[in-house]
Amino acid sequence: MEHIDKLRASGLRPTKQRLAISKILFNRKETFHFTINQLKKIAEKNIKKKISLATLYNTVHAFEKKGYLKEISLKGNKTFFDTNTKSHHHFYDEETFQLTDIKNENISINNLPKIPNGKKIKDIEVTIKVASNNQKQK
Amino acid sequence: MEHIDKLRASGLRPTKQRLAISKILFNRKETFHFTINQLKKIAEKNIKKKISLATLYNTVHAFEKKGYLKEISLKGNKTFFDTNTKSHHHFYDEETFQLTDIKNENISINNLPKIPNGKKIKDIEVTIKVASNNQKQK
DNA sequence: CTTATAGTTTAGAATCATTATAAACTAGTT
DNA sequence: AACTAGTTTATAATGATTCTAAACTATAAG
Repeated sequence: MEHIDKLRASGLRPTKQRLAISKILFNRKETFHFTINQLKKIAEKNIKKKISLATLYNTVHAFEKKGYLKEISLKGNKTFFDTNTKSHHHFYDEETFQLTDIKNENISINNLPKIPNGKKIKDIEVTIKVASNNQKQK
Repeated sequence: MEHIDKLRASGLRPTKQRLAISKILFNRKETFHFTINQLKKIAEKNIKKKISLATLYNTVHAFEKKGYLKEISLKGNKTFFDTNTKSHHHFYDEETFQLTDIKNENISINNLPKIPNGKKIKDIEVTIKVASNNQKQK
């Protein structure tokens, strides 16, 4: 079963809680952007029981380390994760705090500057911040 | 005096603490990237007295609101500010946590996708994450 | 120059996200 | 069936940020 495999590949034993988390994250067609607290609410509704924050953090971090999840760079103090781990970009709505994927083919970057000494590019992230026309720029 | 003007323009009375902060931030040729705690250390060394965190947060946020400072989107739970408020981009070294400006002319983006309904682009931020060749991708 | 007041600074408390801890629980093996 | 290593949980600890209320200060008015 795919969720068991994902968990084992991430170095985790399959448990009820972890299976619930895995299903929420990966049983979907669309990219899923979430914070730990959003995930907690969904998971607790699904299994009709509380799940400890420690379990959520542990599981999400194990998936991230394995490369099944990616952390997104954003302002503010909440951490967002993304089930789309391919290099890709985002619209970020500063009013609703909604993130939307931009397919990689829809953006191209030219004139890349030279990389600092002895360093390699690990990822390129483009964030396009949007808001309503009448919105004050933050 | 320029710092007094900047403070007044930001809705703040000039005080010793705020003048010290303003000088640290804006008396420099190069872009300055900082966290509140880094700024606190520098400011306390300069005036040889403690400055309360509340004062630092208030002052920095007033400058940000006025547009003299910009918050940078990054992973992690610390907030970075930038004295370069023009739209521009960054290298982010995942090993040393160093940020380096990329001049805007050095990057160009093509094929911009369409913006969601009724929204306008407020800013575009490109972050190029770099690390040593032998560094595990986080 | 003195005073009044509105704004400011400060230490510390409160809050929020995240990580650590240790005891109770469970998967998977023997 | 029972042992062991890994897991879950509630709670404490930590770190960043915001709030609060009392002491302080810039500045405008007399």
